[in-house]
Amino acid sequence: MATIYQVSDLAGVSLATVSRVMNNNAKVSDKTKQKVLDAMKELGYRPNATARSLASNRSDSVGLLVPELHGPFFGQMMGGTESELRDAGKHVIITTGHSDVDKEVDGIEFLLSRNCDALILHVEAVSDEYLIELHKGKVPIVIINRYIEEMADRCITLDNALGGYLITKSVLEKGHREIAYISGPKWKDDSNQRIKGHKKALEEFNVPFNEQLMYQGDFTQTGGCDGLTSLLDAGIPFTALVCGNDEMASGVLATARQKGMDVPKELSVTGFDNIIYASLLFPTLTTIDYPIRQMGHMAAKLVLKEVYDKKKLEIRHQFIPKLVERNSAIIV
Amino acid sequence: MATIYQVSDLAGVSLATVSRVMNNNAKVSDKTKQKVLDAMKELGYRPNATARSLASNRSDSVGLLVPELHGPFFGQMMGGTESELRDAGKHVIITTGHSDVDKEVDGIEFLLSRNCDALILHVEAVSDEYLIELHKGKVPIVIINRYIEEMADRCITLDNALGGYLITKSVLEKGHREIAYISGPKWKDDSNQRIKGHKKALEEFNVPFNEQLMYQGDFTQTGGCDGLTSLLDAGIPFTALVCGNDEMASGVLATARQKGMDVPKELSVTGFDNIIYASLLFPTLTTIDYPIRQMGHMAAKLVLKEVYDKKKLEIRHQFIPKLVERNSAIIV
DNA sequence: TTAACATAGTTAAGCGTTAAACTGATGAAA
DNA sequence: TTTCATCAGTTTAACGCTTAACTATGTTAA
Repeated sequence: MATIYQVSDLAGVSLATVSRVMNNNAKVSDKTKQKVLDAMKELGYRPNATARSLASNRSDSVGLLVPELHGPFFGQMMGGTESELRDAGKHVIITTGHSDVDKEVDGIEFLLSRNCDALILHVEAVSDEYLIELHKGKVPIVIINRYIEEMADRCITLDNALGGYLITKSVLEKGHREIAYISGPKWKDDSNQRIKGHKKALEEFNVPFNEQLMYQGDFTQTGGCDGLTSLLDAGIPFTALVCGNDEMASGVLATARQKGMDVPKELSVTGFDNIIYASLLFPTLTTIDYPIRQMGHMAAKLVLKEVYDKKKLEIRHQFIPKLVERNSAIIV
Repeated sequence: MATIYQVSDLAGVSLATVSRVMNNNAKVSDKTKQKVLDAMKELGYRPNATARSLASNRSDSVGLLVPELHGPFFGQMMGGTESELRDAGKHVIITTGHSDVDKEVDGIEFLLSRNCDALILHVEAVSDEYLIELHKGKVPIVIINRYIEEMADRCITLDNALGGYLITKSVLEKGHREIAYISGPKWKDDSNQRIKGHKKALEEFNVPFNEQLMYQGDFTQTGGCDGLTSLLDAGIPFTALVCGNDEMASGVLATARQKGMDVPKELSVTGFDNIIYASLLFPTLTTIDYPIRQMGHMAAKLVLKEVYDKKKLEIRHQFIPKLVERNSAIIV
C-alpha cells in the first residue's frame, strides 16, 4: 500500500503538503494540489485511517452499540443511523451488547478503544450511573431508547407510557373489560413504561388491574406463545390480550391458531412497535407505531450536530407513538 | 486516558515489558507481571487499539460488508458471523454496500483503511474481476453467497439452483402445471440460479416454460405485490405462483387477500429463504430453508482458520437448501 | 574458572499520519 | 528602501504502541 511518503516523493513536495491536500485545511496552490492529486491517483493511494486516527485523535467514525444484530427492530434503527451518517461522510462501527452487563461494557470499551468520535448506545443492562460516568468522559455519548435525567440532552426516547396507554385505551374503547397483558422483562425500562401506560388506561376506565392476567414475557415470539398458554391455563377469562411488543403478539397469533381460537372474534390481540411484518400477519396486527428508524436518524443527527459541528440541525429528543388500527382487535 | 508509558512508570519497568505483559508473547517473571497488572488496574488502563494496530499491522477485527442492515435476511447473517468471531475474541466492523458499485467499493475501502485482518463480503454489484483482484491483495477475503471459480476456497454459498429446483418440483408434484414465477433482479446471481432450478424442474415434468408467466421483481415485498397484479392482468391463467424469495411471497399473500383471492385454495404460493416470519404469515409459507445464519457462522470460521490460525476448524463451502412445506401450497 | 547459554529486561526504531513551528519568497505600505 | 504581512511550503516532533536488537544477570557444565 502506498503511503503519503511515496505520494510526496512522486509529486515532489513534502509530506505536509500532501496531508494538506488531503484534508484541505490550509492554502495550497492549485498547481501543487494538482500535482499531489495526480500522484495519489497514479499510486492508487488510500489514506491509512489507523495512522490518521492516531495522529489526529479523530476517526470520522461513530460507534453504535445495539443489543442484537438480527431482528426487525434493531435493523431499522441501525439502518437509520447508518444512512444519516454515511450521507455526512462518516462511518459507523457496530457492535453488540446482548443485554448483558459484561458484554455491553466490553462493547463500549471496544468502541472507545477504536477511537470513535462519538458513541450511540442502545444499552439495557448497564446502570444509569455507569452511563453518567461515561458521559463525563471526553467521548460524546448518545443514548437511544432510555431516559436519564442527568444527560437528558443526549437521550432520544419514545414516550412508551403514552404508547402503552394508547393501545390499552383503544382496546377499552372497543368494550373490552377483561384484558390480559403479556409484558416484556421487568428489568427493561420501556417494558415498565408500557405497563404503566396500560394501568393508567385501565384506571381511566375504572377497570381494576388484575395481577393474574399479567404474564411476564421476554419480548420474543416464544415468549408470546408461552404467555398465551399460561394465561389460558390460569383459567381466568379475558377477551383481549395486550402484548408488550409485536414479536410476542406474533407468537400469540400463531399459538392461538394452533389452539383453534379465532382471533379477533374470540380474542382481540394487540402488539407494540409496528415492526415490518405486522401488516403481513393474519390477522393484520393492531399495534403502536414505534418510529425507530427515524429515531436512529435522529441519534445520528445529534452526533452530527454535537461532534461534527452541523449546527443547524434540529434535534427532537422525544418521539410520540401512534396507534395503528388493523384487524387483530375488534369490538367485543 | 492512561498510556502504556504511565503504566510502565508506575510499575517501574520499561514500555516493552508492559507491552509484553499485555500480549504475553515473551517471558516475563510472575513478579514483574503482577506489578504491571496492578499498575494497569490502578490507572484504569485500556490499550489504544488504533496505536496497536498501526504498530503491529493487525487489528483483531474483521470487516463485514452487507447490502443492508435491516431486513430479516442480513440480520441473521450478521448475527451468525458476529457471535462466532466474538467468541474468539475478535471484533466485527460492519458496513453496507446498498447493492451499488460505488458504495460497495467505498465500503470495502473503508474496511481496508481500518486495517481489518480479513473481510467478509456479501456484495452484489461489484464485478468478479474486482473481487479476484482484491483477493490477490494481502488482506484475506471471504465471499458469502456468491461463487467465483478463481477463489472457490473463499466462497461460502448455497446451492440456489437446487433450491429453485426443489420448490418448483414440490409444486409440480402437487399437480400444478400452470405455474407463474416472480423472480428477483436479473443481475443477481442467486436470482438466476433459482430460475435455472425452476426451469430444470419444469423440464423434468415436461412442462414448457412460458415467458409470459414470468415477472421480474426486486426481492422486496412491493415487488411481490406488483408482480401478482401484473401477472393477473396479463390474463394467462395459473394455479401456482413461485416467488424468488419470501419477502416477495409475503407481498403476494397480502395482495391476494386484498383482491379477495383465497390462498392456497385458488392459488398456491411459495417463497424462498424461510425468513423468520415465514411461519407467521397466513397461510404459513411453504418455502426453501436458507441456512443463512449458519453460513454467517461458517464465513467467520473460515476467517478464524485462515487468519487466526485455528487450524482444526472444518469448513463447509456449499450449503444445501431444504424444502419446508407449510400451508401456502396445496394439491391442485 | 570460564565459556556458553538462558532468562528478564531495556533501548530505540519504526508504523503512517497530523499539525505546530518554522523558512523563504513576494508584495504592499510607510 | 525598509518593514511587515501574507502566502506556500518544509521540517520535525508527536500520537501510543510493537518488536528487533541489545544488555545485564544469573546458571550450568566442562
